[in-house]
Amino acid sequence: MNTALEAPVRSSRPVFVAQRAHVAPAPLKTQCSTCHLRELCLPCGLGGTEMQQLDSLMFARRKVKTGDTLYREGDKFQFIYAVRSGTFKSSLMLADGREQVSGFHMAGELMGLDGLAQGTHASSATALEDTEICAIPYAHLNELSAGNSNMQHVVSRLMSREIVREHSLMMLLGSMNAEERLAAFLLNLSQRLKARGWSASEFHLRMSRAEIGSYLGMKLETVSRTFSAFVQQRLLEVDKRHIRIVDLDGLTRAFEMRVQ
Amino acid sequence: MNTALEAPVRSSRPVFVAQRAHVAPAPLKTQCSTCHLRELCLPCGLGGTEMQQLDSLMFARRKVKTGDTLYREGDKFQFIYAVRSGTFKSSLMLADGREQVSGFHMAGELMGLDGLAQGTHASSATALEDTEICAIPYAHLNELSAGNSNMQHVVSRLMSREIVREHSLMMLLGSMNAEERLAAFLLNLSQRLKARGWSASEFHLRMSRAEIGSYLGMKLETVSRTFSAFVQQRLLEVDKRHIRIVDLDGLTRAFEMRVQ
DNA sequence: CGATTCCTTGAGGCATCTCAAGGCAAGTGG
DNA sequence: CCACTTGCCTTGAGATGCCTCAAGGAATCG
Repeated sequence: MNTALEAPVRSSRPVFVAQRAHVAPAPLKTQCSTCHLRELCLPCGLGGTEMQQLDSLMFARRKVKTGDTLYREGDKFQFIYAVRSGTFKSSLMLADGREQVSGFHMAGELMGLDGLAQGTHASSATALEDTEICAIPYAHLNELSAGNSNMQHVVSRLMSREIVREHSLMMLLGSMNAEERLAAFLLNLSQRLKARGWSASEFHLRMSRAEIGSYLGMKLETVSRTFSAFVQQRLLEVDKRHIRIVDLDGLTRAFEMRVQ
Repeated sequence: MNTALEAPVRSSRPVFVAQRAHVAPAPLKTQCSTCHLRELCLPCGLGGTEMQQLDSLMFARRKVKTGDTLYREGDKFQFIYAVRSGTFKSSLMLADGREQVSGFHMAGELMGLDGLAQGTHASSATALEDTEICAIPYAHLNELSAGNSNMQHVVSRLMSREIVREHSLMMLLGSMNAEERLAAFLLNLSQRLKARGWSASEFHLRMSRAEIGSYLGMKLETVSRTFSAFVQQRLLEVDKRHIRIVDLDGLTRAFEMRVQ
């Protein structure tokens, strides 16, 4: 379903498509100005000049298969990654071997910004389905924005957005019960899918109950039970990982019990 | 005890002290190059040229008294703030009126970076004791770093550090029990105090049990009980808000049960 | 087809929350 | 100076929400 997003090359450029077939092993390059994700992704808010500059960087594209990692904790930080299609999770390893999921990322979202702090990635990124990403060399991006305060502001704003995102997750982990957490999670997912042109009320979860649980600070059994509770309350229909939000207002109320 | 930090003017500059007394209502201006916090704060890692540029901005200093707010959720974002002395808390208001504390900030730390995302502050900053801050106009800082990739990198790294900080807090909230949380909190505090030249083993908490609880995702009674448990285990001595870490290794073990 | 992974559900236990009472220190007003 | 209030902390007792352990079903894979 999501894989439709994977075709960045439009029919108006058949020559390029033909070329691609012949140079298959060479890394594909992408320009932001023609990307269907430009309104969601890095170039969001940038005008013609800056867009051209971004285009000149010709970001390399790469496919990452289900279960493969894009980068791991401790890897040298060189690239910021933009998701082109599919879903990733970010996670940290705990001492006892368990993992803590710190985020899920979908098309148009950036990953790897936490690597700047120490020069090495602070988390790992794993594909939850077959995915494609753009690798954005941080050094190049930095050079570019050193000459342009608009560009720089865009990058800073993206980082700030990450901070805000984590703020709200902290709130969630710090002060909500199981139903509120799962409701918040589903509503957030629903909104992000909607912003990408997908249905806000019906979707397929790319992550396991255990991954949701880790992200929300609860056990997988509790996640499962909470799904069942929502079904009984006629807020959701659930078939494995297929979710249909039946009563959006009700779900919102379940979430708003504590927040905004 | 911490209030000693409040005197940025050393005895070697008595003339300036005298001046301050006469121009009290006018806003004080500060230069980074002579600030005793320069190794911890914004200019950390910058060389002579960039330091001079920062100096040219002449950040305004401001006192904020106990309980007063520096900025509130929704306020227009114009400044990043550096703590000069004292302690702040960042917090969000929940719908039911309760607050969720999202961080504590001490000398040399930056606040307000979450405001970039939307152009308005996403959290409020409240002084937990009498404090002093530097107000850093974001627009000016942005102009400066638009001409200098070192400067820009420093700002980005600071934001990234904030992201990493929140990552670890999420881990804490997502996967630790009460003793692990409080141990992590105390060890973190201890390290930050040490980096500022204070004792790592004996200090005064600036925040209430309720604020600690909100930050750590537990009720104030549980915080209190956990303090008592640590005292019984001879890890701490506690007298109200005065804390002495008696057994650092033991406390570290209490924390390391799950992490690293 | 067996092995594996993921999910659901039940039963019981426990950590933390909730409610409640009381102590202590600092501040306030008579 | 004392009585009173207020804010903050501690501790107890009981309630409960989530976790742990366990069993079994369904889908997927080699």
